[in-house]
Amino acid sequence: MSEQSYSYKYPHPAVTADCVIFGFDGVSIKVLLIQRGIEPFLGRWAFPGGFMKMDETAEECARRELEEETGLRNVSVEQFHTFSDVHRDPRERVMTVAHYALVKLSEVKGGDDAANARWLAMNEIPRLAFDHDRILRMAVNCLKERICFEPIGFELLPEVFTMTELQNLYEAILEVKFDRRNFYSKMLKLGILAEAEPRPKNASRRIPSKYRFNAGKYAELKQKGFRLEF
Amino acid sequence: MSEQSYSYKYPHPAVTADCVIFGFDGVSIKVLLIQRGIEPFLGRWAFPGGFMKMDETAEECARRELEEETGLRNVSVEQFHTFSDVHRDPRERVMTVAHYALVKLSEVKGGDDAANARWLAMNEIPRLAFDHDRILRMAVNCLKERICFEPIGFELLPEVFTMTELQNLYEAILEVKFDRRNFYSKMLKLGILAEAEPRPKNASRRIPSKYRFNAGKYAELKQKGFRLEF
DNA sequence: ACAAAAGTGTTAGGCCTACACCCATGA
DNA sequence: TCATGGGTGTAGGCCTAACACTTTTGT
Repeated sequence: MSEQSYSYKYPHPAVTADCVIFGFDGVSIKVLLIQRGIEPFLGRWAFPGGFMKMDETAEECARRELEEETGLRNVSVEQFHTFSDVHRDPRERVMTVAHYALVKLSEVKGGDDAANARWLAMNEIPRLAFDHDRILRMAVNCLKERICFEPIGFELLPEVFTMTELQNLYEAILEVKFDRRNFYSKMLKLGILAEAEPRPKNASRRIPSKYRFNAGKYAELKQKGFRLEF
Repeated sequence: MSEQSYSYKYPHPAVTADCVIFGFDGVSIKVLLIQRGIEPFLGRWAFPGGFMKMDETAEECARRELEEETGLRNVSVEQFHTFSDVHRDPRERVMTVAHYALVKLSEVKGGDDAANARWLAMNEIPRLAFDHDRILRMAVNCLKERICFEPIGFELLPEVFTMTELQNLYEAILEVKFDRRNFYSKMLKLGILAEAEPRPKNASRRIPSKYRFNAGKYAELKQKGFRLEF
């Protein structure tokens, strides 16, 4: 490979894209992290991410880096903030466009290509590399705000889930407790859930009903000006 | 000045910060634009903004460029999205961190240093330079969503305003109509307005009451978990 | 005189909250 | 048999949406 270099009349910052990937194991929210193998911050945990190429957008970069470093494919990431503090990277001036995404843990277990990628629960997360602590705080806030008004929680659950699982998810993200009966009726009244299987009439009371998210119905309601609220 | 240049081992994009500045004249929402004096897009309108320096954050850059190009000082801008399409600038690879801000038109009239800066009403805005049409759409959406849950509308009004002015503002931004009487009682019940002057007892019915935003009260309520909703 | 602007209620319906009860199961 | 988890229902309060009446002023 040649000793190429790129020159500009004015200085340009380096640009990276990072990914905060959320998962849910039924009890707590988890985040996908990578243990750094190089300096700076060798050994510390950080979000998957890396330098943007000149023929890709920040979002494409985020998805590419995510796959390269963790094996996760086809994840729909969403940008939430760009961090541009002058000294956030000790090497050179580096801005990062931070993204987040929600994935179904059930579908990716064991799918981690990278040996040094790990899911850590929110309360297990140590000090991260760079300014990633701050990035995480902001990502969590975005998640909290967003789940109040958009049905993104379903992206974290299996296709088919019970009402209790759904409630646990909302409680884990929002860090509040809901009354089980009120949560039931509210969710059902919204009309965005479909029963996954017709409940067998002989079903014992102990077997919970299974639901799935009815995306079509939600789109329809949303168009009519309906707004989700939690 | 010397013929300096800056070299990097890998290519770096140029980075700019742009500002979508909203104002309100009592009837419609306006946006502060600059007519370009150079190629590309010579003569087209664009948002104030420019290239980021190596010793400033994107937000600092946005504020500096805003002042340089329009004379507006001390505006609190907020980042809302970073645009990184590969060919959004015909000259070279340029990403932009887009910001928005709300200013009191009453306090800046005539304060435009730049002869080619103008306030244009939303429905007067022609095709803009670069991808600024798209940036504007997203800024407007952000504004709409934000005003539903945070009392940012007051940043567009004079310190002291009437209930009708406030309602006009909400209607202009959200593009809906509210019932005057319901808007009154809802706003007053929120408890975030203070009467600007004790209404003279002999006041005629024709003279509207004047209010101001009670930021302290809002902060207090917010801390208690109160959430504004529209 | 009349339209327009501003202040003040009233009512009905819906939603949220806080609860209680029943049934089936596994320990 | 007893604690646990799951399904369903009710009563009160608050908020909202729809709507009417009065007064004053400019024309």
